[in-house]
Amino acid sequence: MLNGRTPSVKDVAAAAGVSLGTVSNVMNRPEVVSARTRERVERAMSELGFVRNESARQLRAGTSRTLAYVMLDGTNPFFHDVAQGIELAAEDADLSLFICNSNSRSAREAVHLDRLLQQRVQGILITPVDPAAPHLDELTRRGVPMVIVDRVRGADSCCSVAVDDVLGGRIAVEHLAEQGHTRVAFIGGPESLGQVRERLAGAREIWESLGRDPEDLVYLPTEALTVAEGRTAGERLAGLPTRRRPTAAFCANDLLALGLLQQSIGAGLRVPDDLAIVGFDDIEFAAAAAVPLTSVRQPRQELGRAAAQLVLDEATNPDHRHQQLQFTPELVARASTANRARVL
Amino acid sequence: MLNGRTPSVKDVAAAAGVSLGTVSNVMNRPEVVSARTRERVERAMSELGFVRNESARQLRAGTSRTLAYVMLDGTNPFFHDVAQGIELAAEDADLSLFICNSNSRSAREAVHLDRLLQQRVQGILITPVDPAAPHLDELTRRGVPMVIVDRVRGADSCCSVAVDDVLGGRIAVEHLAEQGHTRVAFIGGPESLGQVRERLAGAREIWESLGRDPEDLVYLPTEALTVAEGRTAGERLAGLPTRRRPTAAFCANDLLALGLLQQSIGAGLRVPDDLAIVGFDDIEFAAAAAVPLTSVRQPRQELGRAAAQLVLDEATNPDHRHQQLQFTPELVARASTANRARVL
DNA sequence: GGCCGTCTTTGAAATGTTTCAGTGACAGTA
DNA sequence: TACTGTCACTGAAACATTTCAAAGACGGCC
Repeated sequence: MLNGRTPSVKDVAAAAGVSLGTVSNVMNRPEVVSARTRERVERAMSELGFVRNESARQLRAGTSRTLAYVMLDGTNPFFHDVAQGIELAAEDADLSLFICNSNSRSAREAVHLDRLLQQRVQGILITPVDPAAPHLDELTRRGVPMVIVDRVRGADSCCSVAVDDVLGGRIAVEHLAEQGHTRVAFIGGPESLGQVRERLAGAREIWESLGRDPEDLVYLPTEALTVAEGRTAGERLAGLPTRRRPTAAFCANDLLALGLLQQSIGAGLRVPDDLAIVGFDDIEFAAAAAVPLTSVRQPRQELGRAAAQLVLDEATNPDHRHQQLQFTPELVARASTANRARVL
Repeated sequence: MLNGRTPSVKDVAAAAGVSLGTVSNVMNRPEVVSARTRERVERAMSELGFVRNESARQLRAGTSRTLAYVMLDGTNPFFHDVAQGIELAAEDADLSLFICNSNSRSAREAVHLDRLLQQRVQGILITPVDPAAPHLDELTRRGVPMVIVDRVRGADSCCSVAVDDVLGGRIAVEHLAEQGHTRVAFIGGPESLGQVRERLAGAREIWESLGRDPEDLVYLPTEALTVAEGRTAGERLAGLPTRRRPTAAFCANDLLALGLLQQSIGAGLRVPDDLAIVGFDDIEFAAAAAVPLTSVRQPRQELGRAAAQLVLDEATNPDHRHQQLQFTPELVARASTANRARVL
């Protein structure tokens, strides 16, 4: 008898007058059990309020019904959108999702990974602090399916999903050039981030291929990709002598762009007339800004969904091959770069 | 021998030349095993790369080392801040955290809860679609520790953590009155949300206690608490005849306020001179807006942390008593309501 | 030498599920 | 009647850990 205990298959079996195995069959291969017994077992289950114990199932099965996403920065909505995409895919596969946040700290990341290993998750999606960190190799060594999100890792050592950041940089700056800007700032940092390097590289590439003077693409480094750093960059921009001051800024992400926008408007500048701004990511708040932000869109949810599918393939398909999926970013033009009355 | 398999306690025991029980003791009560054997076992563990199997531990222990948060709306950063607070508390207690998102849909919520039940999570934190939903009673009936976040549920049937929304409404409108506004709009909805009702109630309460005409507190209902609805409300506001048009708006949350701000500025209004705006929650983006938003702050992380502590108390303390924790909101005044040159 | 107490270590049971070889029962066929 | 095959169900083993009573080792003391 169950006294307070939550009922187990055994209790259900007793109540329905069948064996353990039959109850299990009702849950896992209903087609092999006769309609009459199945019904009887199902009634017993609902009468007892039976709920499958996932730990026991997993212990026996050797594998859990769980995925995990270790995100890089919980204060950036971009990552939550990615997580949302992952969750949808997990839902489709009837899996649960652990969400962890490393907050850009490698030690925290390691702690999370260790816990996830103990949980025997089916796969790990991660936007790592450092794609080359040894604790990531550890995962591959153990054979845990892993997908890097929004970063790439050399040598096909695992799957990854990202956007073509170089291209993103190109289309942003190309757009500004088309709008007639001849002096443009690139705002972003630290350079240790692959994204920042590549977006800058793309910007420079197109700038020079348009025959512009490299000097006219001003690099304003920041210490992080945050709203506060965007404001600071705005102040530095305002401090430049008028002749050298860019009329447009391309920010390495939307948080910087929002900070820059706020600072500029507060200082009495008109956007886009005095300063045009392009962001990157196209988070919801870019479109919601007082002056809606032009931004290079990443397919955020799609990124997450694709990553989840890759990790599931690695987990279930024996001839899985690692892939480096690369999505194409897309410029979304809004008011912050609207064509101005050209006075050259 | 382990061929590819991930090593178990048994393998460690064999490698170290001790029994299973001793290995377990090394992990769980190191003080009872002699220094020499402990060291030997630890070496074996690290040589084999042993990682505890959490499912097996949990199966035997009967309880998992896992918490869960079911959030209401993943597009609102407010809930992610709450989640962040929960995660910090979970981390302190060495627990993992499942994060789910019901997206305001009751069916999804039920699906998530069912899965969490199967996982035998230690406790569930939830911001429910409907605090009176029967699947929540189900949880209490089963004895799963549960805490309602940012809502209250009658009858002390479980713990809850929230902010005093009536007070929040009062301080917001009181602030606007102090700034000299004599016609104020309340923007929010649907009224089925407890928060909306209470914030409105607080607004009305203080308005009347200041001796103002109830007619001068205009209620503009919305269909949801989103940026888009905020814009729509802005259009409706602009459509009012000048004499009846409020000079200030109190929005039921920051997303509405951001939408309203965007629409207003786009329409050429000056904020705060033509329209003052107060939001609610004080999410990061409120401070980051082009015109920094005045907002009623909820201690978002603190809310999550407190909720996690309550659920842990319920899970571990036999004489746990349900509590309804209520935090005090606080007005954060910024430019969107800055004192204007008074022309009465 | 026998007894006692302390400190370590052991071995077996128990947790809830899934799987799989095996057992009956029953109908159809020779 | 005996054989074959199909269908529905059973029973026991296995998964990796924790717990706990019991056993063993060792030294001190009478």
